[in-house]
Amino acid sequence: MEQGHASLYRRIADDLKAEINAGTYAAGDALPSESELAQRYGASRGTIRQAFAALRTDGIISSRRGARRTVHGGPRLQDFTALLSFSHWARAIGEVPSGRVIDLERRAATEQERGHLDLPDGAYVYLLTRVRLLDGQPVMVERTAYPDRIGALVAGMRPERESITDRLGELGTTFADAEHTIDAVRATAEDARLLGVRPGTALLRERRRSTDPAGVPLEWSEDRYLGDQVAFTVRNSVDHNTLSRWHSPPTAD
Amino acid sequence: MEQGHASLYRRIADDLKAEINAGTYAAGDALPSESELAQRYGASRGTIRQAFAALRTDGIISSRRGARRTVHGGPRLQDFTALLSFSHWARAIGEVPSGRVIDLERRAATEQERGHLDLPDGAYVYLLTRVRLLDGQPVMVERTAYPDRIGALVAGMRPERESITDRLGELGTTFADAEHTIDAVRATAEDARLLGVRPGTALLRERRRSTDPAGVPLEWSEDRYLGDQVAFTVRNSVDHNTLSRWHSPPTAD
DNA sequence: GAGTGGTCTAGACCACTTG
DNA sequence: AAGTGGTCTAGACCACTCT
Repeated sequence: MEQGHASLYRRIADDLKAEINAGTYAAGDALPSESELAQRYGASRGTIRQAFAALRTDGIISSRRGARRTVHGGPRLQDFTALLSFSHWARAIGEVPSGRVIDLERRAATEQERGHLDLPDGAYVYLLTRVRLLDGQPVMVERTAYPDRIGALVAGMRPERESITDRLGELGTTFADAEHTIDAVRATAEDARLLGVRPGTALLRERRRSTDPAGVPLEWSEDRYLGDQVAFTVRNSVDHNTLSRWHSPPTAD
Repeated sequence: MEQGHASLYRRIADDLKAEINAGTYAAGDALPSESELAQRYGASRGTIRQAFAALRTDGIISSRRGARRTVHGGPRLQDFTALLSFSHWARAIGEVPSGRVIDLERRAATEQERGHLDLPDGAYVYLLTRVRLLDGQPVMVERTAYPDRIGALVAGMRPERESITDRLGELGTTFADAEHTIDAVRATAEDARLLGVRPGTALLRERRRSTDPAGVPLEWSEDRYLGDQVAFTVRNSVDHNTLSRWHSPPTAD
């Protein structure tokens, strides 16, 4: 699921996720008790509880006092990077991602961009416009603004061939936090042309601001999805919430 | 924030939320350290960490090893009920909610409804159609299916005057979990008539399945929001996600 | 009544940030 | 170097579910 910074509770959580994904525990099934897992892993109860909390965070399980934890049905988990990176998401749902760069330019940031990226007057940004495809079909137009420092790195990449998020990670820039705003808009003439639909088609718009661990903005993006192709799902309970992006085939209800 | 089942960590968390909402700690500010709070409340460090975990769950703070926790900027927290109940949400954002019942009928459930509500063949459902308004302006059409047992209770209510969620709670039916799917659709002729817009307008569609603590479905709803009036926001990080519904005034960007 | 998860304590060591 | 959050242990009591 993840690679190994490997605290014990993370490894236990990943083991459980793997078993759930493999069908060892199906939707509605009861999971092992805390005490059983504590024994199996030679860990204390607190560590086991931490592992379960991680699964709860991903919206995979539910729990009530007195009864065993059970596996949730419905849409499967998607981790943080699947929400941030189109490439990760596509691979997670078993589709082949691709993309086409429409434009990449560097120019002075607008007031709005400076606001979202915490930039001073006169700062520059890189603007990347891409069409994203799943299995060869366009599903999304992405318009991303990067601060100068990040954009300079992005400009040296080949976005058709590699994930920008992954590449930035290799270069030491880590995405840690993101805020998404989701609403509906009609396709502009340009949107329509890029997506191959008629102007006025209902699009799902996601505006996203991503930051590093210290809260420094790394990107500000506006993505427009075909409304009949992509949806977001959220599972929430009295003390938890999870979001995942979802792809519904054209035949769905 | 909540009333008092009142475990210690919940009370601490609520105190912190209140201080944040009151402006004692503003966006970007550092929060008290674990040790300071442990002393102040006479609690152990673990309990303080539980309280902070609850704030993390609401997406209102961030934390990194070595540095103090800080308050997040951006959209303010909305608790679980604000996502479930239009009335709660409206009050949380300081607007006056109202509604108009378009239709309430009881009939045999469709196959789709039986699927979403885990009902057997031949089961009946109540179907409630409402238009929801903020400050007198229509912003949403809500079409909700209730299982017979719940619907019978709903049928005896006055939805114009009281929150169905609240009233069901008083009658002992607790909402504990919900799954939301969000996408974009065009307004049908009926949508358009009810919302006072032109057919084809882009609408934000939320489909919601809510369950009780044991996982028994309580409602299946399809809500359609005006795309330029309402948005959903999500904050997520490497190990956490939060969703909130958001209302953008017509003048917003 | 046995088992289970929810809450809480008191301690420990470590990785990291900050002055 | 001091302070802070991240991880982990070993115990305790309680509320609740299940059969």
